[in-house]
Amino acid sequence: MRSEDIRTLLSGDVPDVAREMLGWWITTKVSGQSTGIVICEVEAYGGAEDPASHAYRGRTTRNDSMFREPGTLYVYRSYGVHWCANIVTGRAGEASAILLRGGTPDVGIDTMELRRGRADHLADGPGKLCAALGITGDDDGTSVIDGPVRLVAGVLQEGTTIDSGPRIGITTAIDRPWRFVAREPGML
DNA sequence: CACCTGATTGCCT
DNA sequence: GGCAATCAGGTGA
Repeated sequence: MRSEDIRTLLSGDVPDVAREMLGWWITTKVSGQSTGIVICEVEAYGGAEDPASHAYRGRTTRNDSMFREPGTLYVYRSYGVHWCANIVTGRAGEASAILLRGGTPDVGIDTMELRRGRADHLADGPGKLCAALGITGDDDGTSVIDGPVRLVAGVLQEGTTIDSGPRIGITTAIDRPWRFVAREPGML
């Protein structure tokens, strides 16, 4: 898929884009090491109208990249320890974004095991996903179209279903089923 | 400027 | 399944 098509797709409504993004790849090239995962779990976050969004209370130094053009990477530190990565969607200034919560290790698995210090649970959580891919605050504000962290179009395996439900760790707006998980056939 | 809480993880029981 | 680690942003005085 061409970069322009990806930009166009990212400019849609957050929940729609989030659902569409399942099955796509996130690839990174950090310090010469190439790694990649297939996205299987995401969450959509709105801008000013979403109480659960970091952008709810306006633009700040921390969430600045959320307000930029779709395709911008928004990385923030969670619990003072972990990094979490989001991909900005919608229109510039709208500040809606998709949190990458989990993926299936695909490229450079040995590198990811090294970064994680273990061979299992490499990217089944937002913090783990960033650790495995080598994503840090340095990548905040870069473009997923042509930056060090890239979004590559893909398709879900035949027969894969998509579950949706309330977002994890969120106490407000739990009525929005904006968490999407891809369930491959055979999986529980 | 002090206090509180979290879009989490991993180790312990 | 429970809980500590750890710190920056947000909130309120």
